Amino acid sequence: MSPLNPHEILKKVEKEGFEKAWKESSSLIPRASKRLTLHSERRGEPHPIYELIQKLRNRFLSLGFDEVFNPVIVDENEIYRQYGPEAPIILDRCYYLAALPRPDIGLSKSKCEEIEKLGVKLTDSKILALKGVFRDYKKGKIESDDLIEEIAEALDVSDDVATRVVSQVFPEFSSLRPKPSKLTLRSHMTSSWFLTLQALQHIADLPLKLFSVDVRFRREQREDPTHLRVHHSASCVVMDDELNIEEGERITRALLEPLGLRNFRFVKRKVTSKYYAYGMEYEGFVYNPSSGEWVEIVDYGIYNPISLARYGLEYPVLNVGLGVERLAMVLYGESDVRRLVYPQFYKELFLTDQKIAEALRFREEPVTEEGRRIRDAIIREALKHKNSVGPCRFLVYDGEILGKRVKIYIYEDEEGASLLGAAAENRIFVYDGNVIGAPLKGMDDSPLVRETREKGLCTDIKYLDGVASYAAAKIEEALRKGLKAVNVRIKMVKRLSDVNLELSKKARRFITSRKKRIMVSGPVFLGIHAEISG
RNA sequence: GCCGGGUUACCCUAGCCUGGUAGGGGGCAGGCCUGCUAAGCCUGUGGCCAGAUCGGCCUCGCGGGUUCAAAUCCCGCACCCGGCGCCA
Repeated sequence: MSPLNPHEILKKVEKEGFEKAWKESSSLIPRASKRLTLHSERRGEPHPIYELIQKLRNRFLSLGFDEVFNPVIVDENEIYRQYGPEAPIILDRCYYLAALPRPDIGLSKSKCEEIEKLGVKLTDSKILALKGVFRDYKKGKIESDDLIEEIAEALDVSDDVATRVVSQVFPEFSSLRPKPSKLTLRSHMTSSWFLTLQALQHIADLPLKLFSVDVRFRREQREDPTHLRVHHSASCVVMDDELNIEEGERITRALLEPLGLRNFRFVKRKVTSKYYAYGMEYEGFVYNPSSGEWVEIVDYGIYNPISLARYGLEYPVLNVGLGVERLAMVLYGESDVRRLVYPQFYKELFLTDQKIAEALRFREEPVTEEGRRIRDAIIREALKHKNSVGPCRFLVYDGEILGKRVKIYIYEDEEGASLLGAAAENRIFVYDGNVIGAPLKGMDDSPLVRETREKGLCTDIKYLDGVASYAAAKIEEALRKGLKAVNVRIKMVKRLSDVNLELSKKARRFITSRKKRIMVSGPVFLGIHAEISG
């Protein structure tokens, strides 16, 4: 049972309202009886993007660049200054910020007149009350659902009149729509660099070397294998009295070669972005061995003096911008950036055969030392006498547990049948996502069995192990409960639970969703009988 | 921005065109049958209500509509997946 039941909780909210349900909600949370482990041996797993960002930051720092936190929100006007005629195209892929306007709560004379026109006689106390309602509304003390009622009360009029007051005098209350602003989320780190450089050019020594590894935003209709709405740019600028464009390549190599990248190709862009000086924008590609393709990961250039002039910048500036996610895709050999960045949403559950095997466990197991000894004895003796022909019976254990005499037999009553069925020694294999029970020898005519044995992962679990564990656990239970006898008789096996095995929820989900199979069957046929006396 | 495909119970899926009891498989649970097995057979397996062994209602992403009747037709919305375009 899960500790919280969403269905019931929502029903309660519907019945009793949010406020009441919320106030009682803390009682729904079960208190932990033991402390959370904080200092375990298991180290948490870092996100690959942040790990790469960390490495890039360290590279920049060791190359003598100072780190900057650049503005994330940039006025659209800056884009015009930087890009000139190209700005509309750039702005097309920017997000503009919008926000809900604050309702105009001022009760101006003209508003009062309008109210009176609706046939409401205003008094000082009514105006005061109405102002109070507006204030509470703004503070969130009054919900929009209750606004009409509150206004009606404040003005001492019917709901009808109050509705007219709101819709005719204060339409801003009923329809709060987000209002767009001219502020954008930066789509390039460059948008912010101009501002930062402007602030620093006269107070910093040249060469000024700055970097920032941070997010930028692009309005994408959809995120796809190579596009995200939010991604990271590892960006740096160099401002100096003189600059050569070749420094862009040097910086790129200095950054990336220590990360193990060797094969670069740098190409002048055919079409220069307007914020770069004409013909001074280059693209850098890196060879991705896993896909065999050249991937564009870096863009560098020297800023257009016209753009610089609009910010009063008096020195040339080189800018190198590197797509962190792109680089990560090359480094981690991932073809879909969404899987890399948002594995929680995009990575399909995948379990290796090894993981599936680890998800197998016995449903019931002996918990005491003596119980485990019983289990081992059953297995040992059953294997020793497996070919004995029934009716037969073997004492496998005779001892004292908890002051009681316990005698355990394995038996076969049926005339002419062997003690163990043929499948008792079958092993559980995991092969290509399937869980298969198969014998270690024989059944060579079955291609599935042959293939599983050859290529599958063989666990050390035999059907007999599950059966013996089950019997031992049952005998322990009988001792606890004071029962006199236990009889366990396993016949034909059809599924995991028949041999006292189960798979974790996760592994079952993986197998069923991939149309894989759990094939555990065969004749086991073993009887276990315990007599408890004293 | 344009165009197309999708969302069915724990998992996978059919049904949609042509409206009429939501079918199959897997998993899980129970039963039958089974002694040399790897696909035997049957039953059950969403929620709610019900003095409740009868039974009733709801449920096919969400919300409306049409209809005697909607998973199915129509409208709107959300999310997912493709293709084109734009980019990095």
